[in-house]
Amino acid sequence: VSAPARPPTLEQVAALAGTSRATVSRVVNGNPKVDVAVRQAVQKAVDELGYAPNRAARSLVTRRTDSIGLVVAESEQRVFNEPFFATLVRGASEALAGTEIQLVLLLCRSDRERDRAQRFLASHIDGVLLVSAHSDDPMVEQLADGSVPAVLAGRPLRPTSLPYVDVDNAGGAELAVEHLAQRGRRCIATIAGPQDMAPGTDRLVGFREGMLAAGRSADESLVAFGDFSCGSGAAAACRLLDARADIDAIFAASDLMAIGVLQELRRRGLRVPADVAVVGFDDSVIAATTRPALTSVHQPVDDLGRQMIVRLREQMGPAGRTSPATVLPTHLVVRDSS
Amino acid sequence: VSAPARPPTLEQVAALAGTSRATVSRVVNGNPKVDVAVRQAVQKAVDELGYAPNRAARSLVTRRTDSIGLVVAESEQRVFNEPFFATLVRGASEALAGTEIQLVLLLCRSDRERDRAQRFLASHIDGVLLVSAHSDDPMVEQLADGSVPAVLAGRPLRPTSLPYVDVDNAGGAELAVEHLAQRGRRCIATIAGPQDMAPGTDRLVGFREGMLAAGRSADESLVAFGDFSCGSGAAAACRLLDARADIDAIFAASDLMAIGVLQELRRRGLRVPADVAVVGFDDSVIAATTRPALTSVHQPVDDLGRQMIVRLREQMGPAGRTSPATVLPTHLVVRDSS
DNA sequence: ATGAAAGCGCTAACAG
DNA sequence: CTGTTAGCGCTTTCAT
Repeated sequence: VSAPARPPTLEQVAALAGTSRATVSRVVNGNPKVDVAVRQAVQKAVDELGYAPNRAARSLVTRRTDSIGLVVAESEQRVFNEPFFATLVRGASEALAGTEIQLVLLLCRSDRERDRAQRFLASHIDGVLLVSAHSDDPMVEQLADGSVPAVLAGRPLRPTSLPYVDVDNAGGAELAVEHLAQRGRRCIATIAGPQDMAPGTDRLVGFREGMLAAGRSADESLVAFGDFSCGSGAAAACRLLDARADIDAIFAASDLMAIGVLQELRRRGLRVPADVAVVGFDDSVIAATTRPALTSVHQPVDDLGRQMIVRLREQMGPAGRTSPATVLPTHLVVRDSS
Repeated sequence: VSAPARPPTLEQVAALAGTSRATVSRVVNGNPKVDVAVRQAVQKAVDELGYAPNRAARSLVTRRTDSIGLVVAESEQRVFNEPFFATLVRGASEALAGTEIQLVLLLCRSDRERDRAQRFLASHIDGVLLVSAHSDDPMVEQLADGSVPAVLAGRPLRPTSLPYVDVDNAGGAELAVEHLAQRGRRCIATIAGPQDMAPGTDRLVGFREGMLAAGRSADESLVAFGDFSCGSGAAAACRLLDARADIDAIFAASDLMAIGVLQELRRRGLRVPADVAVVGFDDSVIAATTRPALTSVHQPVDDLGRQMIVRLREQMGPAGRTSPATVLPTHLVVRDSS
């Protein structure tokens, strides 16, 4: 076993630069009150030794950890099957580039894991990004006491004091309806998502508003519900078409459900978009691969990740507060199904 | 601003338990040389105070950090569009449940980020899980010097000293061919992935071995190449079918390419599986949503994550070594396309 | 089996 | 502007 070869310390840098620990510390931390000449000497010594501050030592005294917890309460795995998670992580990580801050991952599936995460967050994290499908997650509540800065991914179903960043689900749905109306569709139906999730309710609200704006009445016979899955989309489409033969456009609240719709339509020998136009939501990879390619509402998930970091850091800053809500614009990607 | 309310320290626990810091430390760390009565008293005090060790203080003296870096060198974003990343993370996290170990995420897109990660890994991490599409990634090399325990996700293209965990790409491809042969297909072709990635080469090797095992000659006119994307799959299928009219089965090295194949087949008015059978690889969510539903090779990505942790921890243990390679079995999920 | 004491590497007053 | 000093909370010899 060879010698562990400890990394250089502040002390060693100070010795090499011919100054004191304190001064080196100041330089390293960007404290302006250091003579230029001294600063340069220190900088040189730092480079020469390849010095990097010991985070443990630093956080012991500052009580900061320079790390942000990404807490995923994945009661519902569905949400994370999409590129969603990876994309959000990428965005967050991008926003953190150039800082010393690290992302620490905490998945909470079981109560045990949640407890562990809870303990951990309490003292070893400067801030939390919380991703949970259901906003009645106990974690939300625990975080809401403000003991640690936190930002939610997505609007919580029940209002909390926690700030959140969300994509404009309602706006996106409205866009979809508007598009369909402009294309001359007379009877537009929707397949909504589960109403115990914000994206489910918001997209339905958007649908209704879009109908209103287009001068249509959002008859309840034009609304069916699914659970965001492909099969549920097909089933809902079936119910819809059985009830109303005049439907010539369907907005599905997820791409997966839209694919189900496509399947049901084909089963019935209806042509897309000639007989029925279809619009999905998510603009996931699969949207481009369906036949016909699926028109879909795009949500900026990477921006979501980035903005969550921005908001969190605002909250972690001296002011200690940030906007309670940030809503990121969605837009429509028109393909062949509409 | 309210009082920061510092968490309880060892000192306080010791006071409450009527003993010394050292003893409490021993109890907390499971040191057996503590009197049972004393241990219980300490335990009680710990519970009462809700004491949790300060990781910074601990790691300052132990030089461990109790955290593992998950390094993602995503030169190729493609790989992470799939649920792949999320699933791998879930597996790793599961394997870490019940430990004090945290997962720290490090994405390296640019050289700058790579350098930063490099510095960070050097002293603030006990071990590394490396995920990189291209195995000539500089990070692999830097890690290979053994300064920090590391495990790779997937076989590296160029051999290194780093242990890796991989799914059985070749075996999966063989399974696909075997299945097609058993179904009575006379002329089986493949669309291989890029040959500068291990999954690309391994799945092609598996195809050839499968053909051999089935007593077929793996004629080069039966092999076309794509880049794992849907479009490339369609294009490759087009070339294949133009060259050989007798092809009645196609094994695509990714589900996305298989979807491209499905599209090209439909364009040509060929029926699936009646005229041509199709098998994909990945068993991703989309496989179940295509028409017809896609037969595909399933890879145990969550196991991959779990095993990486297991191997890493072996390496981090006293012995300091682990098996150089672990290959996880794949299996075929038969659906309607074959 | 237990306690006393010496730091781990760093920052933050406080003097100068 | 700079150096001195005093810890942050914990583990770990070393005595006892």
